Amino acid sequence: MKRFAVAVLGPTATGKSALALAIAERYGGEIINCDSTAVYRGFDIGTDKIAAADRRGIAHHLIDIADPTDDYTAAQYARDATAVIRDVHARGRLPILAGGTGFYFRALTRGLFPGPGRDAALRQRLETIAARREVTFLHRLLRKVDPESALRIQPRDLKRLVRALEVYFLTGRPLTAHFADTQSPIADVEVLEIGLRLPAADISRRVTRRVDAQFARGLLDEIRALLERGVPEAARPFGGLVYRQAMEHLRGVRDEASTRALIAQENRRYARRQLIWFRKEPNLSWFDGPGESTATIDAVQRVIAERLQERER
RNA sequence: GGCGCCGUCGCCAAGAGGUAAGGCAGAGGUCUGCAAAACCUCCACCCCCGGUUCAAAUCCGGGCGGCGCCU
Repeated sequence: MKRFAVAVLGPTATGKSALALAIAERYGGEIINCDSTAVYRGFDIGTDKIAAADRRGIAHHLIDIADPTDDYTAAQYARDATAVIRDVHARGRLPILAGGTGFYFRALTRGLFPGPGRDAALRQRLETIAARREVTFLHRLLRKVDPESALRIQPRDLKRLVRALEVYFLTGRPLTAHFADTQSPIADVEVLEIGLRLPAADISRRVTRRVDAQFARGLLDEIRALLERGVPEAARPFGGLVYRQAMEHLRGVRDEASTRALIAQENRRYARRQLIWFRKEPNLSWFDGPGESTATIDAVQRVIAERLQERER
C-alpha cells in the first residue's frame, strides 16, 4: 500500500503554518516546507518563517537549507523533499507539506522531466542575445528548432524561452520530446491535498497586518544586516516579494508608508496568482476559513481521519 | 433666492470638435531546473434631454446632482 502524506496549500496569509502545526500535533507529523523563499538562511522576517520557539516541538524541514547566494530550484526541491518524505516515513511519522509555491509542489508530486539542469554559460549567452537583439528574437529561434514549445511560450517570456532553448541545445531534442519521460519522484506516496481559501477582503486585511508586523519586527534591519554580511543585492531571495520592495525603499526609491502599501498590494496579487494555480490541482479539497481557526482545523482533521479509515480497509 | 465651480469605469484621473490615456481595484490565463519569478488577455455607449456641426466627453441651451460663496 502507498505511503500517506498531507499537503497544506493555498494563497499566502491564509494560515497554512498554523493548520500544518495542528495536524502535525494530532497525527504525529513532521512539517516539510513547500515555500520557495523559506529555504534561504537569514531571510526570516520577510518570509514569515515560523520561529523555532513557536514550532511546539514539531520538526520542520527544508527551511534554512540554502545560502542566500545559492540558486535553489524546483528540481532541487523535488529531490530534497523526496528524501525528507522517505526519512519521515522511515521514522513512522506523517509528512505534512506546507507552503504556497505551487510549482515546487507540482515538481515534487508530478515530477520534472529528467533532462539536463541549468547551464550557466549557455544561459548567459542566450540572455546576452536577448539583450542585444530583443527577447522575441529568441522566440523566433525557438520556432525554428522547437515549434511546439514556441506555440506555448509567450514571445517575451525570457525565462521560459531560455530554458527551452537551453534544453534543445544541450540534448538536441525539443523540450516537449522530453516531457514524455516525466515521472513523479513520489509516485508511491498518496498525498491528501488540503487547500486553504479566504475571501479577498480577508486576505487583504491579514496581509496588511502582516506587513506592519514585519516592519515592526525589524524587516529593514534584517536586510541591512544581510547586506553588511556581504550578501549581494542580486541574491535570489532579494528579488522576491517583500524584500524587493523593501530593498528599493532602502535605496530611496520611495518612503516607508508607500512601501508598506506596495508590499501589501503585491501580496494580494500573489495570492490571486496562487489561487489560479491551485485551482488547477485536480485532487485538492478546499476549506474556506483561516488555518488557525478551530472550525477549519476540525474540518480538516475530520477529512484526514476519514481518509485514514479508508486506507485501513 | 442669487452668483460661481464641477459632474469621464467601483476609486483616482488624463482629455478641451475627429470617434475615450494611465494608475488602483476587479476578472481570466500560461507555467516541466530563476516560480514570493516571468509573461499574456479582458474590463466606459464620458449625469439626462435638446441644439450647433460631416463629426461633440469636448461648443450652446435646459434639466438634475454635488461643492463653494453671497444675501
